[in-house]
Amino acid sequence: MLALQYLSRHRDRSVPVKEIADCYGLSMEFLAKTLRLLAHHHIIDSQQGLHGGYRLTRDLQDLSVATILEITEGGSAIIECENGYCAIAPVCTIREPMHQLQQKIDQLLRQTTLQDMFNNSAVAE
Amino acid sequence: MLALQYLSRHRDRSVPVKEIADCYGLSMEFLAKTLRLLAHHHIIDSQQGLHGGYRLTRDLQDLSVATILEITEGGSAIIECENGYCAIAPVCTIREPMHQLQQKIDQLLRQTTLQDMFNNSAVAE
DNA sequence: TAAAACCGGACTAAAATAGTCCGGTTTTTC
DNA sequence: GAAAAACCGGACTATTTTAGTCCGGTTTTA
Repeated sequence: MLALQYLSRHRDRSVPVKEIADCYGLSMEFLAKTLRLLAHHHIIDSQQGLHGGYRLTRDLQDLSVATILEITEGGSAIIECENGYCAIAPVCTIREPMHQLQQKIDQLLRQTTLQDMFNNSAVAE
Repeated sequence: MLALQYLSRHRDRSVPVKEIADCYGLSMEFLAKTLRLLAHHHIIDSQQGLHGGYRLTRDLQDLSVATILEITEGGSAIIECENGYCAIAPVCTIREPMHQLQQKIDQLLRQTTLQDMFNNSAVAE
């Protein structure tokens, strides 16, 4: 998220991973891995070669926290069975209400855009 | 949560851990650990001795998902710095919006009671 | 052609979570 | 008063997830 914010503030050029890592005191290798992942999903664009780096071309309003979370964390599941198999599903009597709670969280994450996170002091209603 | 629901449906007596574990096919030892924890925090009452067990005496409307999560999972932090120390806090420019997002999630978890989870098919607005 | 970047996958380390074990105490029943 | 059924509590182990590292490779530009 920090990196995306940094990129959004330097849209005019390709920013090398090293620059961002140095700025926040993060491990370059680790940050690189995540940015690569975001590039795969076309959240950011990558440019190889000398003076290469990453660049954010998309509109912050079109990117939600949910989207980023889905890519970097594999989703926002509060319970395992949201992701797949659950051994006790047949006898589980709280599955449905849990699922509804999950959906409310997802809704919140979907409606919160990076624009909300980066530019406003207040997060969207 | 399943165990709490079970207890809420058998308020008239002390229910042994074994009974609940068998009902859902859970490990007794593991479930016991969590119920003990809930008892410590006075969510449920424990009764030792023959015919002992756990009992729910509190009103489901007075118990929120947030409360249970706090006890069993140690909270609902979506980011580490909600819990304590963060190395880059001084230069972190997304801390505040992250915190606001966290608060919205907490609000949702606080306002969702076990009553909502167990008795209604729909979770509270 | 060398330097600066990204690429990608394998690898290792650390932390969190899940799950087990066991000796102990309490209460009831016979 | 002894045995059985339960909870108590803490130590222990295993598993899974997450974090972080490494390195040889490719691409692009000066």
